[in-house]
Amino acid sequence: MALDKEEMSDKVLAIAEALLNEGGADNLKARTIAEQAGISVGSVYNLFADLDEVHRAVNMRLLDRLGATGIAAMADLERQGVTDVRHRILAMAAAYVRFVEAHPGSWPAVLAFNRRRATRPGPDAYDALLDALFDIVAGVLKAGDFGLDDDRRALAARTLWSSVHGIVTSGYVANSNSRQAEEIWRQIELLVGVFVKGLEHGGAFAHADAKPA
Amino acid sequence: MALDKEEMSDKVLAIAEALLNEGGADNLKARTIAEQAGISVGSVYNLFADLDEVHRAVNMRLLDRLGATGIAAMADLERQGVTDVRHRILAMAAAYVRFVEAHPGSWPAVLAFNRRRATRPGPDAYDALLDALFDIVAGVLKAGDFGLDDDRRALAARTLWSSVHGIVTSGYVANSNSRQAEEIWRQIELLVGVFVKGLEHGGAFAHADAKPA
DNA sequence: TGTTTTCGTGAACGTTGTTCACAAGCTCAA
DNA sequence: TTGAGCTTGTGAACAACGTTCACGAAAACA
Repeated sequence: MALDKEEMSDKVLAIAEALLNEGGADNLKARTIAEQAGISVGSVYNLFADLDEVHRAVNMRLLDRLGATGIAAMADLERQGVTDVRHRILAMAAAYVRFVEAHPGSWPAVLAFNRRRATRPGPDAYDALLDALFDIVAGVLKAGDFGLDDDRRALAARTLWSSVHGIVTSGYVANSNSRQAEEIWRQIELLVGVFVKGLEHGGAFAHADAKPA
Repeated sequence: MALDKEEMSDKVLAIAEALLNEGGADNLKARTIAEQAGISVGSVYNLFADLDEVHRAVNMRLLDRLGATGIAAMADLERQGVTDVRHRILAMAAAYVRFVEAHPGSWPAVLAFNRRRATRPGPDAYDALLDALFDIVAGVLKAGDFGLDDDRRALAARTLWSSVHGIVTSGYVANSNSRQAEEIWRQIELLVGVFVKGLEHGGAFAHADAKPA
């Protein structure tokens, strides 16, 4: 009957994710977790060093899931024989938007957590997951031949990802909820359309100047 | 000798901004403010309803300052007779990057605060400041004639702003600090170059399909 | 069975945001 | 000047939080 140590950890993480989704990072409380998991506060600290580690573990799960949905979306297009780069990028972006919408509270928490982590230690499994996501986008860009070397293609992938990400997060601070989705998608369509057109016409090779001070 | 009520509020806000800049949102503590301002805890709550209001007020100041630097940057270009749209957008972006770098702790706090505010009440002075920023970008886009109607130009402005914003915030979660600035700027240059080229070639009018489910 | 190790427990500590009864100071009419 | 009414500063007090830890139970092993 009693749960395994790992099973209990999973249960705690599931509860933690639900709490984050409902009320954001402030809603992740040790006592609430303990109560809902049917264990004591001390036991939570037996499974995880502190709440930050719980939060980190939840984020890992989310990033994993995001990567999986991204790959699944690409596989779908593959099966349908869609090769158009614009379509494929839009599909990737759509997958990302859906994912964020499916995790209204916990995804913002991922970002906020990332920011706090900025001063902390070096690279770890966290960055590996993010890099995997970048690679997927880079793979899509590889399909459309824009005459980009590997470096520039990787740069373009990071730029595209960051831009979509910015659109989504900026969009969800606005007000009405029904308009948000439409506005976000219009921005993404504009961005991707302009991005592809720009790459086709060599916009990526614009000479560099006007650097910041 | 004694400070005015408004003077004391300013002092509190200055202290609060410094605290946010040093340690992020978690570092904004009522007792610390009180101690540094030379008043009691209760007096802080006499000036502001709660710490959220303090945080909000600090953010207002930051947004105001950001708007001012943006306008100043535009005025500089005007004086120098720079009319090239790409140059002007890059200058805007550079001003934004400089601003974020100048407020390493408090600017992330602005964003995190905005996110918490998502569920809260309706529009207020906050959104007005953000809209003003959008208008500046839209003004720049107006200069370069891309055959955009007002709606599309506003959309493009928001898209561009959100994208730059995403690049900057995504960039600063990475590791090394010296490389960050360079990476961010390379992404911005790519984005702006591709964006302008894309607009010139009508990428903004790509037909809409592949909408999200 | 005896011993050692592991593990769950919840009381306890320090810190946080926020409140509130009280006191000190200010304003202004008498 | 005096005193009543009001505003404003104060810090003790409260509840809730993250985290720790001594203790006892259970499990593992000899």
